Amino acid sequence: MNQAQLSKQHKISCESCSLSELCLPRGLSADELAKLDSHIERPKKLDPNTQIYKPGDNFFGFYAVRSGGVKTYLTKKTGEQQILGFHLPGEIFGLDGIEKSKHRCYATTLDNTSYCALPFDKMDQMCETLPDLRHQVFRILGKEMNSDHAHLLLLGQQTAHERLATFLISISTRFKQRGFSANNFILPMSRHDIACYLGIAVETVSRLFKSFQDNGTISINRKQVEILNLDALNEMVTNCQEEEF
Amino acid sequence: MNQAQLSKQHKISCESCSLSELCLPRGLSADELAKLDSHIERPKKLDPNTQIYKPGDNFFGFYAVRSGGVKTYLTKKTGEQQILGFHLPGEIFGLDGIEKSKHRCYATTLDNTSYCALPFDKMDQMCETLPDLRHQVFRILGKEMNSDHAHLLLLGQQTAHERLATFLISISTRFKQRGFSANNFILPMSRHDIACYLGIAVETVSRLFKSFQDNGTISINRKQVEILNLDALNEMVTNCQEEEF
DNA sequence: TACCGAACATGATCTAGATCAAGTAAAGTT
DNA sequence: AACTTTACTTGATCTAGATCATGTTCGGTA
Repeated sequence: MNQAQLSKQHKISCESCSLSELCLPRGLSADELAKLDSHIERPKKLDPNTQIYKPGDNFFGFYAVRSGGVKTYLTKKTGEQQILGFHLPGEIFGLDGIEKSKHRCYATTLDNTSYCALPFDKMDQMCETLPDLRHQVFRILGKEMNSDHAHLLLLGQQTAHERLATFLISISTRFKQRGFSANNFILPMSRHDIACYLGIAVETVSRLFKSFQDNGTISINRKQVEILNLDALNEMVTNCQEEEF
Repeated sequence: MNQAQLSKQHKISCESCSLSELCLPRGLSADELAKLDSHIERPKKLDPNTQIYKPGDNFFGFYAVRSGGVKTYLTKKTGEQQILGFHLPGEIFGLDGIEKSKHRCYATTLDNTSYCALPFDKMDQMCETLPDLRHQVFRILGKEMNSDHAHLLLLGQQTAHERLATFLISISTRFKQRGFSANNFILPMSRHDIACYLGIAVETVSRLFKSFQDNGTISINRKQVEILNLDALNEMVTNCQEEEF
């Protein structure tokens, strides 16, 4: 990190953060935002492949990705991992520890990653006096639950084709929300991670990317993806999922 | 329902409910319990296979199963369903609507079922003044999330054998918590529902039950299950799951 | 008590995707 | 620049579990 970036870092606040509309502060008043802000621990910078927590670690609270990306996952004793979620800038993770005050899964960076952190008890206290914040916390938990449900449908009922198409659309949509191109992006995770998220083998991921490229749906080179025919992807997915409400 | 049961129903309260230690009231003081109780709508009696809500319906709040059982599920356009959870007496469902104030999945009774209901806004108001209740709500949401995560590991990484063993242990454990036998119980759901929960075919469920019976692990006749060798089941599962913390 | 439809069981066959086995290319290391 | 390691690709083969086909049992109902 150079000097200019370091000095910038001192000014980081939720108020000035470009991600605030996607993140914890969403929909809060200036007053509520200030209170929230005062309790947030400012960005930690982490190298790729750094473990943030593991099962059994004490629960901390809310982590919000600022840059880079994080995966959360469970493992079988035999070592296979099931990735539960990829967390992009503006997204929250770390709530798997709420039930038992101990984490149940692993959280590891995908890339050079920075995040903001808010201890759970601070958030809990604020929930007493700030109804909007409380609703926001409920919404975040509810959103996580709904995305887990969609993931269950994917793992339980979708073919490998459908899974990969669903995955590409999800990543594309989320990049778009963050102001990046929806059609041209760099995947922040490895083929292995994609396979573990989708419950299929790495080789299958490779072959399916090739097949999507061969039929003109996407163009892909290593981690660089271009979506050439979004309609084709959507069709693979909408034929197998619930309508939106 | 006969007269004795009807008159009993009038006296139902969280305080007198045998499920209260598993349910919403868990760990609340007498005072908190009374406040909670005053907002709870008392048991509705429903026939088997009755839809409680469907995607797009307005979010209501907390439903607590009192007797019988409920399944929540998503469907593909082609009709296949992915069951997200089975909800036994004392368990909460209905929170899939928190994020958007609209339900995202279906909820349907498995059997003759009764449940208590608490509107979300009432609960939210009480969360302002009752910290223990607020924590309880967070814990319930966190528990649901963790159980979804375990289900993701099951669907993404476990073999059909492991899935069915995991399922039997989960049902057995939950019956035990409710004061019923852990080794001898009646499955409240059909083979089809088990298959949809585990992401496998009905025929596979049948064959696996037979194979578990043939090797002396269980004895099964239609919905009546007896667990003969819990260690054998546990071994199938613990070899593929994270240790507890 | 005979009939009907739904749920469940069981055998035969098939296939999507896993696994195994080489490659090849990129990215770091000396 | 040569060497290693790790990520990715591609082809050949195999198999767990799906699908298809048929039979059986049960619970409801008239």
